[in-house]
Amino acid sequence: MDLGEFEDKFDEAGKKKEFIVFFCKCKIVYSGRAEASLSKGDRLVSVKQDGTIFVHQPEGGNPINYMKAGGAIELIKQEYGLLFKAYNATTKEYLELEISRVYNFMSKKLEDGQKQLLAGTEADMSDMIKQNPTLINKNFKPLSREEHTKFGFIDVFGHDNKGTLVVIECKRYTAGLDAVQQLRRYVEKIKELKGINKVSGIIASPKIAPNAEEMLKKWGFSWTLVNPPMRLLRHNKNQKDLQSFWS
Amino acid sequence: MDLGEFEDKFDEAGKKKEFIVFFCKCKIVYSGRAEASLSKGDRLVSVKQDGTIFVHQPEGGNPINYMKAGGAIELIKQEYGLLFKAYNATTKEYLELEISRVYNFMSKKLEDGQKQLLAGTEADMSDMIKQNPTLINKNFKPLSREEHTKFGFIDVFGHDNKGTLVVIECKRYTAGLDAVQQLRRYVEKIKELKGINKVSGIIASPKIAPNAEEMLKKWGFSWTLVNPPMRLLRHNKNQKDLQSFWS
DNA sequence: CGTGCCAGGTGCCCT
DNA sequence: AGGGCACTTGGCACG
Repeated sequence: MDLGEFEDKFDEAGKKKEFIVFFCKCKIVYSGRAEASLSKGDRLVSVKQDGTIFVHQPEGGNPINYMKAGGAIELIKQEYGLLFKAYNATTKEYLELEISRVYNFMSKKLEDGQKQLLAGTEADMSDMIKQNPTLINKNFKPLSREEHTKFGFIDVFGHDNKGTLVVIECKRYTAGLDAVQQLRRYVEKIKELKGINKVSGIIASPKIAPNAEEMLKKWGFSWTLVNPPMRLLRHNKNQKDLQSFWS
Repeated sequence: MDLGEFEDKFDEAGKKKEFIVFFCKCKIVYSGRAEASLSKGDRLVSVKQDGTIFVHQPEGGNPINYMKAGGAIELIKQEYGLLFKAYNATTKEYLELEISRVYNFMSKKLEDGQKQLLAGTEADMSDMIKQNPTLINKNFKPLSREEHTKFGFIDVFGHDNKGTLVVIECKRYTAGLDAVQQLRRYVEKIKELKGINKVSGIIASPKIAPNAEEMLKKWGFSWTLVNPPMRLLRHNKNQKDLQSFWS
């Protein structure tokens, strides 16, 4: 596509605050929280209706470059083609694309006010434990969930049948060293605040890393196997495997 | 765009392993590591050349849905339109788009083998400290950097002029409680391994949170102000502020 | 606004 | 494959 034509289309779409996407060949420089540069190649560039920018390479999961909404965009003619210049004054970030060719361009005003519903998070997990405390053990009595304290927030907090306070840290996946440390911090802080020297710490997760378990035991804590809330398992036996992508 | 026409184009582009993007109106269901659903709205759908899928709403930073490469994609005719069905057999994840309209379609085979160069990361920071240890203090002698141990990896490791071992944990931004606990874990582990009871712990960061500093002192560690490696500051006085996006 | 922390986190590296 | 951790992390909730 002719770069002049692209410039017109881009400008027009921008004025109408449309969602813009185009394929191009470009060099990239980013400067802001870090410095990054990427030499010439083909990429997808997208500019959302709020000004959010993404640059994607043809493969891989993450955008190679991006800018959050709230900046300014300019197209400037250069000898090699077009300079796409994005600048965010508040974060002091730059993103510059030296565009030598534009292959395709597409824009449209999109209407979408929907928000995603999500289930199966860690919050759901702590909720489940609060509702069904025997998942931990038969003596556990929950008091609160996701309680915010100055030193972090505790997933589930309660006590056992002897009145000993219990702190539970939930992890949706394998609990690692960080989870143990988090638990340790809460337990220590509660001991300190309450002036007591016995507080139980439990990690509730489907799995725990060997190192983490070792550290857990060393600190007198324990682990209980809890799986995150049941999910719709649609990959049942009758599920025929689709063929590999485009094979 | 007619859905039949879209189906043909999509199929054709898929066979050629092109990068595909299209605007559409759709409902979305995800099932896998969690359960998510999103009711009808306009979105950008992109399918990369390796099969990576992204769905973007017209605003906001992150894709509302995505699938990693390695899955299978099918288009299935339904009464309401088209069912875009992506399934990853290994991760057992589903992504289904009930597409009622397609507005625009674009596809192209992109060529890009470039990798991004990035500067100003935490690794650069620890490198800088190793090269220039006086950033910590005049007595610090670095021994190793990013040393991997069984219990994590230590950003910078060394000793002072009295032979006391020193562990440094770097953070590019404000150090929080997690950073202090990371440091604490390394220090404790080294004490244990070496059978010594004096090891220094230092956090090197541009800033430290009050809570974190309190905890740091409590454990006898210290903080040194270190900024991440100098970046090109292009937002100098002469920089004219560009106007706000499309204003 | 800073602090803390989860995320369908993702990606990288090392064991 | 699994663990440990940074990330231009992003996003939310709360003080």
